[in-house]
Amino acid sequence: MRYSQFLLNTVKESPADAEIVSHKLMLRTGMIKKVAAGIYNYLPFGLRSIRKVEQIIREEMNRAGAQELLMPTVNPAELWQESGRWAQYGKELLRIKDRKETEFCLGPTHEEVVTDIVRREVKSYRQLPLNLYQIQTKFRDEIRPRFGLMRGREFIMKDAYSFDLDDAGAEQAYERMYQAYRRIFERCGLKFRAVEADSGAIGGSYSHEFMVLADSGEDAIVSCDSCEYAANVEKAELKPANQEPAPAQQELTRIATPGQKSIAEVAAFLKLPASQTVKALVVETDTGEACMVLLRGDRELNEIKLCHLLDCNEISFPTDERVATLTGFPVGFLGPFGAKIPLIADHEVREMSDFVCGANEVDFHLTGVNHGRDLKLERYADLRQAEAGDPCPRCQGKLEVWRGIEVGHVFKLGTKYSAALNATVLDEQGQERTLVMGCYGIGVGRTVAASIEQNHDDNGIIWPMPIAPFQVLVTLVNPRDAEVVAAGEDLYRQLLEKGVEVLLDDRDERPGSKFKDADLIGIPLRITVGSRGLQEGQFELQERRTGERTMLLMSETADTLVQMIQTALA
RNA sequence: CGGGGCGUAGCGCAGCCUGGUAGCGCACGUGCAUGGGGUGCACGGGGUCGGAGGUUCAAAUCCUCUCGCCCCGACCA
Repeated sequence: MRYSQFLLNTVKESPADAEIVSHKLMLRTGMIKKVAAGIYNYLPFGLRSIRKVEQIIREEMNRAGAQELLMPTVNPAELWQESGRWAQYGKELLRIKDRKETEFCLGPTHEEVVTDIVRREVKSYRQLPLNLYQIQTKFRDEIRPRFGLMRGREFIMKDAYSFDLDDAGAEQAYERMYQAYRRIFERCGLKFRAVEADSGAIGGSYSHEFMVLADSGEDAIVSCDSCEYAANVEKAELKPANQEPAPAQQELTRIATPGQKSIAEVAAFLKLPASQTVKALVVETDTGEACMVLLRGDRELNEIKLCHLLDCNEISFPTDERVATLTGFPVGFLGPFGAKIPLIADHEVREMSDFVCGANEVDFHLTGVNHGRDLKLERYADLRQAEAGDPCPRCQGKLEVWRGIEVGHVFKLGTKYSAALNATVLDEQGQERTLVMGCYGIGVGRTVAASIEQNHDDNGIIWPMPIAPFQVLVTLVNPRDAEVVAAGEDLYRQLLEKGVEVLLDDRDERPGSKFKDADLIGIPLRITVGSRGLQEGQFELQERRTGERTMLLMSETADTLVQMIQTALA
């Protein structure tokens, strides 16, 4: 491709609305252009990288035995009503009507449609196992799209669905996908971790997320410093303590704490560490129940754990007035004594002694609180958010905390959709069996964005060879110098003939701006054709990642590049 | 949806407080010079000032409403 003819407009300044580096660089290189919130054009330069990721995904999915198909973006409401998700899925599901007022939605995921295909086409266990995938545009009316391709409303996703006769088969399918995902992200040149995850709204029993490690990541993940355990903090388990509380040393005392409401205020006022306090949070579930949660003062509640415990989809924190109604006590001075709603304490609270909590009376707290003597709690659970330094739930190690970008997710779905849609086959005994499913997603655009997050410097993108829009950039230093042009054009032809993806910078620009653009767009291998080198019969090679420059004999340059590309792709 | 902020040329911004000719840089076009790290000079094209209503002799500027976008929280690839 000739740069002079290629639709690639770089800009020096990043648009004001870009926050993170991948978004800025994608806009500065013109890979993407925003059309509406969370909705983008993919311009040619950006699309080339997207297509490369898709191709890697295809190769690895096919290798793992999956078959590609393509399902419609527009889904009939009927199917979604059948699974129950028409009602369950909230506003994120974009619903539309056709001219006959028939309801449809834009597919945010395709369990319903694929299960419908399978129930029609697959009748016998002999057709199993089956894994179907597509690479397709999804639409989710996200509350807050942000960070460019990182969280769009319309985005390209690879989604795969496995169908097996039984759990054992489904587990094998899961394992095959898990391994395929590892290969995919390795081939994309990403530093990632597969972590245990909560299975969220899609439902199901077991899941892993593939997290690209990056400080800008929206997710926090924990990993053990001595074993293989790694999990999303949402999921990270914490074992109940086996340590008994220290014996009581203080008397239970009611102490005036005028105006001191928050844990930080109370701890500072009493000159005690926040870890010596217990905070009481009142929550309500979407199923209409309320309870009081007790946590060590310096800890955070993990809402997902609480939802699972209370068997609800969502919890909320009621207003101060509502709390007062529910408990009869004033917010800011809440404590576990005499609570009218059920109490649940985090495991950690059980180990505490001589602690501080609210007195359920304005401007008073209690100090020297001890289990048994003062307070009898019955229900304990794992409720708090894991933090760096917490003990690993699997071994004696300690947890570390990282930021990550979720680029892939594998779920064991079980029979949630196959049962709802009645997708069954006959087994060897002629018995009807409900299919066991799994589903497996990869955010394609997000993978490209995540790669940029991990591969850039102050000057621009540094593409890993496998997903680079071009493999080689040939820069003509002076496009008015006939010798330079002839040598450059010749190399360009040679590279094209050898199947190298090459961009020839033949623009009538000053060398400086061409070099700046070269750094910005980040093509891994760069050949500079200038009169200096030509006098010696040489081209200059510069690697984007290292900045290293070497002179190559003109006659050997094309072959050397081909070899370097092959090595980088191996 | 709650909290904060912003809408002026393709991009980045000034002008608004104190109403009176719409401006700067980049990008774009033409010409000349230049040619190894965003080159210089000259000329030029491009704007319903997000939209609607109001106040006024006069509105980018003041008032009301509205739409869009961005950032922080609940969703997720």
